[in-house]
Amino acid sequence: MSSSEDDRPLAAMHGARTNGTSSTVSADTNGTTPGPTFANKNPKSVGHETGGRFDKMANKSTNGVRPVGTAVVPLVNGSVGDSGGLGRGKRKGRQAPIKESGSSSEDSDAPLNKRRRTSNAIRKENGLKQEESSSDDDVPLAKKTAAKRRNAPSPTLVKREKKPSAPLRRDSSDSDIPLAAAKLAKEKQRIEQKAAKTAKEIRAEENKAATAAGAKRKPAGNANTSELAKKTGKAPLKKANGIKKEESSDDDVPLAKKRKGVVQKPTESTKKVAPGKKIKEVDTKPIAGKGKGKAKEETPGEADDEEEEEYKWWENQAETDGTQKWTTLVHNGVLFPPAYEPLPKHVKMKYAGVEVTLPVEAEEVAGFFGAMLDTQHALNPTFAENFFKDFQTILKQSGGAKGPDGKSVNILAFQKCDFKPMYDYFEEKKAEKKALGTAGRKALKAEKDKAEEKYLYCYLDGRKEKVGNFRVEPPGLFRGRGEHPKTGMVKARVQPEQVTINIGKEATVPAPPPGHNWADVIHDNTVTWLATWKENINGNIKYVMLAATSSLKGMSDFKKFEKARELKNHIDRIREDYTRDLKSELMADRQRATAMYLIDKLALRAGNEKSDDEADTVGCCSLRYEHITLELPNIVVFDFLGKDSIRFYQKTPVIHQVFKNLKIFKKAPKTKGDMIFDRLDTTQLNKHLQNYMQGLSAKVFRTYNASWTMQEQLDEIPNEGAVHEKYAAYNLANKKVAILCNHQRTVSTTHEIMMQKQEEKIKGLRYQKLRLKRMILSLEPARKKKNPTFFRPDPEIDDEEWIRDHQVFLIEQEKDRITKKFEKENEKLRESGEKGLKDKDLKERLQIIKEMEAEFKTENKTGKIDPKRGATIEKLEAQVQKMEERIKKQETEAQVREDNKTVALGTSKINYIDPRLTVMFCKKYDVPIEKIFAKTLRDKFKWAIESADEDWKF
DNA sequence: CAGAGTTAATCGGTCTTAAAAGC
DNA sequence: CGCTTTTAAGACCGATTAACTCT
Repeated sequence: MSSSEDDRPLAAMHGARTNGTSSTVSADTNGTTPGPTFANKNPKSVGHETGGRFDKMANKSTNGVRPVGTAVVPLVNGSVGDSGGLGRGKRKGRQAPIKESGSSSEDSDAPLNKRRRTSNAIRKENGLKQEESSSDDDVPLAKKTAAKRRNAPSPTLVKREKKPSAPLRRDSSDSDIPLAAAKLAKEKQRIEQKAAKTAKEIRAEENKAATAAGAKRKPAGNANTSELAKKTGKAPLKKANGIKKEESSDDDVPLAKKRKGVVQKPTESTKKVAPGKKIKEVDTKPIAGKGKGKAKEETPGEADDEEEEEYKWWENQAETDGTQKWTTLVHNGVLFPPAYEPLPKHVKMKYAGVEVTLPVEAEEVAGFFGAMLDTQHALNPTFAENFFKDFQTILKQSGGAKGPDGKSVNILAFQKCDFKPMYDYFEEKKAEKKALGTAGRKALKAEKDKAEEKYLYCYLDGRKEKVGNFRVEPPGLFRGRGEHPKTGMVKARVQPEQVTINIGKEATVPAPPPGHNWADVIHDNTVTWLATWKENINGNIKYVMLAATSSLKGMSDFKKFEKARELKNHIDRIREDYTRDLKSELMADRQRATAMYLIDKLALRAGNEKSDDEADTVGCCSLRYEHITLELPNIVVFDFLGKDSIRFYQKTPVIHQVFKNLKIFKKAPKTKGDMIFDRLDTTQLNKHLQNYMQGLSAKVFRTYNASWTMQEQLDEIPNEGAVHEKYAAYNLANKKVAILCNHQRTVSTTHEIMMQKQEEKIKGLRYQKLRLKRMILSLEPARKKKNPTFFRPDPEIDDEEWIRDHQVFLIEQEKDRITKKFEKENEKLRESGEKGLKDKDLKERLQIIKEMEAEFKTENKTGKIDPKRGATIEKLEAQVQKMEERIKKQETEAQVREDNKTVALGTSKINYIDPRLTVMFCKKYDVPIEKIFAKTLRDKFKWAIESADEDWKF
């Protein structure tokens, strides 16, 4: 039973099922139908008939809907409501009162109230089989409504959910466990062995070092780790490791010492600044400077750090309970953007055609807009409006604009503002910088690097770790994506007074900029951030955290994938359960089951509620009436805007029961604006998922299905051929995953032009080929009879007119080339003090054009071209062959470019595909990892690169 | 629900690559 | 003519920060 097929994501399973004609539910659930797997989802197999993702892609650009990214284009055209099918309008339905009165107790809560009634109405109208009495049915609902307000699950509800799943859990998944468990055990063993080995090595090294240094030592980090390991009493081997490691050190009392240090040292904690293995430094350099201190002072010692550093957490995994993230944390705070530099006096915006002088504060804001004149944002009315409102406010607060005569000017109309002078100035600046040349720019960069140096790294448990975004976000105009109601508002400059620093007690608190204070300094080791502030637009909290290469992020990434892998052990049961619950009499359960089906099959996001002052985007639970259309017999058309306002458009067959359910969920009185899943939200859904597996939530399905699909795709790649072929195959697999996750990118503005250019180029090659053939004909005219088709132009260029045009183009091009070359030579000559060439020389050179023209003329008349001397039929044929190859190459390149124009491979590579799959692929197929993982990814996924081998399985 | 983390597209710059120029 | 060097388009990369999930 536990064949690998059962592990297929629904993507595959349901595809197989639904392709079968009248699949019954029972047939569905057994999931053994092998059938084509991914292909069922693949646009190529499904798309043309059912309008799979292919259609989505195709549709996108032709639809008048902004393909991806910002919604500016449609906005510019003035019509916000282009989105007929998109359901992008505000959900009026949400607010719309519903006439029938519900029970009074719920009246206060409009949406819930509405939901409830809707569902009741639906139930009545559908005559949903009610094994439960209607009153019974109502009870949980009432409770739920109340419970929801209190944010606590109703006992009834919990019971209901649990009962069925418990027994099922037992029998359904049993079959899978032994195998999987065995695999896991094996895996664990391998890892542990490795860990043990490394531990040994480390110990050996340490001993050596210890003897050499002769004294105390112990990275605080290790001590810490082991301590935690002890606490949780985890895997014996690991524990052993920890203990061993610590042995030498623990009695050295690093912890106690440290603690003492912490307590006693509010002042110069420098000794503790670099705890851990930097004993050498600690010993040799008494690290004096606190403020300027640590990071810098350490640089000299870096060389040996570097080798020694490298904390391979994945080889030394102490299970922590996860709440404590560090014991010591040392860092230098955040880097603020440079203060605003006022524009030179002569650069002024104009109002109604007249230059006005702005107070600096307002000038800065005006400049924000001025700098964006050539972006799409500037054309977005919402953006402009929001900007202008804020601009006016700031202007008012700062004293207002003054005309050339010194009198106040009231800035009242956006239309009368002209930011062009500012724009021009910025462009000028850019050009200046460009003109600096490589050397100058290098110097500039060195300067910048120096300023950043001390923020680049921090010390977490004594280990040097890279900090991610240590720069405080600079002020500017908020670039909300999609139809964000607040886009264009002024994002204020963040003052130190708003920034809270989180740092180890033992560390020196970084000094705030002179004359300023921090909002607060805290020592919270249950979080990973180093600094935080609240952003003024949406009130969101921003954090400075460690880089993706850090151990903290690495470990959590690792855990994420392990969690997804664990889902393998539960997925069968989960699918069985929800397939069964699709028919539940309880509306809430039925909705939940349906949602789970969609999340599993289509990789939808959970879909939390959003407020009205955000862009109107949805995920699964927040789908509304207008986002789904049903087409008999079982096709569902999804059309909605997801995260980042990326359109999700898909026509897909679903199993009968899901189709039926969706129909019910859409039934009157529901209408545009109403929630499809009115009895479900993400919290409930996730709570339900927790019952199956600790830590299971909706998003895990995305990771699981993405990685699972990747594994499946990679398995199909034959291990043969050149590296570039295998690489291409990998990318194809990657692409399937990207499509599954609906990862898109905007078609670059130049795409169409590029495609046309390339097409023209290919035609040019075809023409060249034709000419070669004509040369052959000139050498041996008799061939034409033997093989007439061979000498005909390719159909793409079988067009007299085009050929004529092309000939003209070629002549022009040649003229151009000759002239340019002439000028260049001339310049060179003059530069070296010689006299330039004369026009006469140019004319001479252009003689060749005449010949070309003549050649084309006879060619057009006779269809023959005199081959160059020395040409033979064999040589020409070889050249034809070569030309064919070039054409082929260009064509496939064009195809790939066209196919990938809207697909973004990066996101899935970075976030969804277990990197160990890629590592496995590279090892097994002998593809250099560098081809697939760029530098930053190699760093980020170091744990995977060093721990997965060629047999690794997701 | 605020808070903490993860996921996402995009932007601006750099590096690659393939064709043209030079030898 | 065939090889190497130069050049420019455009692919690719990393940084950035918005937008999401989930507790």
